[in-house]
Amino acid sequence: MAIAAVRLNQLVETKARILDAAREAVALSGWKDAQIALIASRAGVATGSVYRYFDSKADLYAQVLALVSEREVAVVAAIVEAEGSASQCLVDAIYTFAVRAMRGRRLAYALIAEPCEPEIDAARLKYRAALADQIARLVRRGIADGEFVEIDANVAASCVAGAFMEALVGPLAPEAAPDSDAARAIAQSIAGLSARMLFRHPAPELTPVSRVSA
Amino acid sequence: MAIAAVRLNQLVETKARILDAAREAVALSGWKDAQIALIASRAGVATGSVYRYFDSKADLYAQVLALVSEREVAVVAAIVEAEGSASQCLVDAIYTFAVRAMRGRRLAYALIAEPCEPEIDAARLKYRAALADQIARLVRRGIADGEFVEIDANVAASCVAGAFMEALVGPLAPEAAPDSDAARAIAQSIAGLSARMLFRHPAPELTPVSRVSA
DNA sequence: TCTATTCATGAATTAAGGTTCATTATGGCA
DNA sequence: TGCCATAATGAACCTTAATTCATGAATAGA
Repeated sequence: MAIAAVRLNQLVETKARILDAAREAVALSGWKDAQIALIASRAGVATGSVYRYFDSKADLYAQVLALVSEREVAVVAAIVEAEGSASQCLVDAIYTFAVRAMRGRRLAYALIAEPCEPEIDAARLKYRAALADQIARLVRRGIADGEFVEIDANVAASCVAGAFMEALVGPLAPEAAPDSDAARAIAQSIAGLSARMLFRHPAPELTPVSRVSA
Repeated sequence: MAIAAVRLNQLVETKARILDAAREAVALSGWKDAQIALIASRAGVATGSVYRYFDSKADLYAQVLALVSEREVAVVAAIVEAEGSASQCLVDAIYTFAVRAMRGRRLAYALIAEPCEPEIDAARLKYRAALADQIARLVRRGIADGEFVEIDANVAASCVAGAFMEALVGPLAPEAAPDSDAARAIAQSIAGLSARMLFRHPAPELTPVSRVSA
């Protein structure tokens, strides 16, 4: 027998509230605050209730990570699919990713670099892989169109993803000063460097276009 | 009053044995086996004795990581200092790093990517930074010599370091098949891609020279 | 209204491994 | 040989959260 719609809605909402509280806690002060009791109280539910919605702490945080990551991967995917040369898309994708990361610095730092429990760390690997997959698609397109040098698309995608993520670690670190101009400059450098890795012809000085959704 | 030389030697040896046991355990099956009791027994000492030599588990593993990392950083540093154009040095450094990593796969994976406790993870960041520093020196040289494009050396170094480390994660993963030919090919791809990021002139097709010490 | 079922509660329990420390062994030295 | 400082031992202790579960509240359907 089906549960009434109202009640089901409640359930969905509560789950969302817990996920949200967890995300907020991480965005505010990183993984060290990722404690079930704390999240529960932030979400306005009892500690035990969390376990009605999630199998375990690891499960909860894997879902938090997936939720946030999927958004970022989707943004990149959209740019990858978009009109324009593979070269331009590559530059835009990287620039956009970097700019978005700089905006939500603390959370981005947690997702990309902050030391955390092994279980969460493992989920992070999946996120990086998903991102690399999107880049790989773009690389294949660029190769097919003759814009990029012929190279193993997966290796190249890993390199590109690794390059811009690593370059972001420093600027994203909580102790780094927030400076949106410097941030944009770094984002641009990263995009430019990554592009050079792949472009067959000497960089045509593409201007990165931020495709950050409002 | 000075402790007798023999006894002091004992101490040094025991400490080395513990460090060694810890390194071996990690090299064999990763951080999950990084347990004090287990390491102690592998080293042939009692659990409590470990605490005579190390302040804490985190301290022990930070030292293990430092020990291994320093070797790798030193190898890269030596290549950076070596004769030859910055371009050739860059390619050699990356190729050598990759080949060495492929040799000690399990350990390299643990050092670079395997999920682990936050404390160890934090030590890992230092290692990455040290490696990036070496690359940065090389980048400055390349820029000064007019071989590399003019770009923020630190950003570029992070990109290069991030690129080759990320590209290694896949091949180094325990579930990946060990294939030394494929490994060499990947190492070469990575070196080539990284080089393209920086070279001012279209890649002069440098052949990477492995400078792995015997 | 009544009741069966689901959901929420949060204090108590568990678990797991790091850390301590009272005790014992060792080895240099007089 | 006896003494003492130092090192080694490893079982017990702690710590810290995650997880559980007995109890109570809420709701939908009859």
